[in-house]
Amino acid sequence: MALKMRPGSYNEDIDIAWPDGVKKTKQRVNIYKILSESNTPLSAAEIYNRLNQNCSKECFAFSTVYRSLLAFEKVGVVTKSVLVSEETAVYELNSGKDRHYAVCLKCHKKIPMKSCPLANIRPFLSTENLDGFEVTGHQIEIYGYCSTCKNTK
Amino acid sequence: MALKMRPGSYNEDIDIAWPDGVKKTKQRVNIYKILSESNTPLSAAEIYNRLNQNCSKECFAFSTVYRSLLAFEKVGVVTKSVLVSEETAVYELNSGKDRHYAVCLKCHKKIPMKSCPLANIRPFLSTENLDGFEVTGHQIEIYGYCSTCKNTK
DNA sequence: AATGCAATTGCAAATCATTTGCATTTAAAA
DNA sequence: TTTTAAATGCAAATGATTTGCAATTGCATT
Repeated sequence: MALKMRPGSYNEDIDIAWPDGVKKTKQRVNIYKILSESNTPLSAAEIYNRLNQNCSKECFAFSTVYRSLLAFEKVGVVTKSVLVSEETAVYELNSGKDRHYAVCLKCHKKIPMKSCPLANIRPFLSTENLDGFEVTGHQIEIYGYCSTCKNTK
Repeated sequence: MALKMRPGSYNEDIDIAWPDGVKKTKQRVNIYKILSESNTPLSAAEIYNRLNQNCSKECFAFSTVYRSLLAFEKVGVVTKSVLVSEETAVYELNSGKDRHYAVCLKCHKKIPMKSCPLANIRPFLSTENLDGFEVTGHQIEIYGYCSTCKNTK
C-alpha cells in the first residue's frame, strides 16, 4: 500500500489525496485523517483527543491543532462552523455536501442533511430588500432533540 | 409620562411593558430599554457600553449584564444568537419577527430580513430523513458584504 | 415609615476556547 | 548533506463569559 518514498518525507499515504498548498507534516496528516474518517464535524478538542489518544510521550499540541486547521481552512479544504447549539467551533472536510446539520441540544449528535437548502433560500432572498448586500455564504442550522433524547429532555 | 410611584420601586416607565417573572431593578430596566431601542441585536459588550456611556461613578458591572440577559432569556423575552460571522453572542428582544440577518463580514452591520424563511424551510425538511428528530428551532444567517463594504473588502 | 429576607449586584477571580511569542525542530528543496 | 523557511511545542496571553461571595437593594410585611 505505502509506496517507496524518500526518508523524512511524508509522501506516503498516497491513498489520502493531499491538498495543494499545505505543507505535509505528521501532525497535519493525522489531523487530516481524523477529519476524513469522521462523519460529523469535530471540535478542536475532539480532534486533539483523537490525535493524542495513544499518547504517552510525543503528544501533539493544542496550538498545532488550531494552526493546522487554519492552514487547511485557508486553502479551502476545511470549513469551520459555529453552531448555535454548541459552545465551540467545529471543523470538517469541505466535501461540498452535508454542510447543514440538525443538532441535538442534549447529546450534541449532529445529523447531516442530505442536501443544502440554498435552492430553497435563493427565491426567498430575492423577496428581501438587502440594500445591495453581496451574499458570499449562509448558514442554516436546525436544532432540537434526536430520537434518543426527545423522551428525556 | 412617568406615573406616580412608590419610592424605591421601579414601577415607573409604564410605557415599557415589563415582562412577568423578572424582578425589576434599575440595571435591568436600563438593559431592557437599550434592547428595545436597538434595531439590531447587541452583544453583551455593546449593551455594557451603552449602559455605562455616561458613567463616572455608579457603573454597572459586566456580570450584571450577563445575568440580566440570562434572566430575560429564561422567561422568553430575549433571544441569544451566536452568528457565524461574529465572534461574540448577540441578544435581542424576542419580538417574534426579524430574527434572521444578513451580516456584513467587514463592518458587522446586520440587515434584518423581513420575514422568516421557515415557510421555505419546512417543505425542505420533510424531504430530509432526520431519524425522528424533533425540531424545536432553527437558525439562518446570510453573510457577505454590505453595499458600503463590498467595494473595499 | 421601619423591618426582614431573598434576590440582585459588584468585584475580582476563575473558566474555557482560542491565539500568540519564541526558541527548537523538521520538511523538503538545493 | 546542507540550508532555510515553515511548523511545532510550550507556556503565557487573550477575550468572552461565568462564578463565589460579601454587600446592597427591591419589595412585601409590619
